[in-house]
Amino acid sequence: MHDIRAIRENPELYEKAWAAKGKSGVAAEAIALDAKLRAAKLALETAQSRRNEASKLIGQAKAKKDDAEAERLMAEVEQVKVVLVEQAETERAVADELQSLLAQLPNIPLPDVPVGADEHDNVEVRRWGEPNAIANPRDHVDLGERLGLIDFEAAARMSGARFVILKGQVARLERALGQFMLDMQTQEHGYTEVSPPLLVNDAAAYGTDKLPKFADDLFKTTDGRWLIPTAEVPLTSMVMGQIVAEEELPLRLTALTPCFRSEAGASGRDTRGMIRQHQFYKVELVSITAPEESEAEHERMVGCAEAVLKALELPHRTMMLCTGDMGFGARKTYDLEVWIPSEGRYREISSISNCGDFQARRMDARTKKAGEKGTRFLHTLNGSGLAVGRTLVAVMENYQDENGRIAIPQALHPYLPGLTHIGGEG
RNA sequence: GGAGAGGUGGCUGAGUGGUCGAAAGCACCGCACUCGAAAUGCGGCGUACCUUUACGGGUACCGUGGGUUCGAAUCCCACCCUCUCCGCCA
Repeated sequence: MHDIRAIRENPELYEKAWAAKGKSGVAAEAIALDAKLRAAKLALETAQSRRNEASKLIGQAKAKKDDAEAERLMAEVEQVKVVLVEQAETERAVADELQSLLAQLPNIPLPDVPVGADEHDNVEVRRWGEPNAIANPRDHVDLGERLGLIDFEAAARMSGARFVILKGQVARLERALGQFMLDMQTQEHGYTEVSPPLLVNDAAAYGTDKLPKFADDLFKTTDGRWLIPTAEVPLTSMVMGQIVAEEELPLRLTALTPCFRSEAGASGRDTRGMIRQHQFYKVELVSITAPEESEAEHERMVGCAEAVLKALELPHRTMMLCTGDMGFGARKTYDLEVWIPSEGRYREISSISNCGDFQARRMDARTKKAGEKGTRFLHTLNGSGLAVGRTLVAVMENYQDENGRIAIPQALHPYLPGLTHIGGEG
């Protein structure tokens, strides 16, 4: 959500950014609606003011038993109310129109975000590790099914496509990965562990910019709630409607949760394997900061996510997304991409975004300095640290040997005592 | 799910149709007193929006949304949430 005053003061900036996303003229449209809204508001408030004043006088007249005067004033109010009702309707209609226009406009990229159309224009920031030379690498589906530890067919029978059943040591490996990531983010990076609701209401989904535009990507419950597509939604919503003292910032929150996505727009993509599922575990990082701190916090967060891949010794690269590839709510986004041997390429495993005050405006989340008047909107950031399902894929594929055995990364040994390999006698 | 009680400013809490954006206390800020502090006294102290060069003025907000009324924190309806008891339950 954008500040209409900022748009009013700097229409070219917004027009340029939105035109690049195929929405020309919306800045002017918003400004016109805003002018209309303010005119209606002024007329409405003037009418209200007169009504209030007259009502007060009626009270006084009645106290003095001056019924004639009271009658006269009541007749006057009757007329004022015609205007009042009319302007109130206009005000509401225009406000709704402006609100729904603004709610559908994406965030504005920061100046250092590369301009581009799609993922081909993303910029590699750095690269870590060398892909292992694995001759004829198997993919994780092949590896898991040969071991009898991954079962897509049974999952499909009970749930449908894009679900999976993990068994035995692979299930245990997934659990170990989640624990490992959560421990790293809490113990080494200062994040507070949270166990949040997995079902949220409209307000939380709207505040984290999943609604109204992306309802199709979410699962909805029969009582009108939403299954979270990421723990970003409940974690960020913890400050919804709150005024946080500036001394308490930054808030750093993390959670290991299932995530549920309908993948409505992705039919036919990544149909094989665990890369794109309706349900997966993810460790999410959310930072809530003062406005001037968010960019530094963003860089720090990227480091927190990269640390997981480094600890697992998984080759990866860090990309800065271009304007065309960024999500709706982000001002700037880094993606971490991990090497997937079976595909011979890097695949997204984490996305870390600075949303600035975009979400905070939608959810009315503010900060206040002690002893100072006035409040400012918080900045919110979120990122995966990491997606557990995709990390499982990466570990299985990068740690396989020619016999289809999977070595356990050193960093996970404390979480899997006694287990050095999956498969064979290890 | 059933019965009952309740949701008021940072907190506690008064307020059942007009002079209530809202008493009082606490907390906080300023000033006075003091060498300093405490205590005491005096004053200030919600949020958002509109308007004004400024001083200022206005509107809205007492869980949320509707309604009644010239006028609603106060009356009516619906919903949400909290608490107590009962039922059910991992």
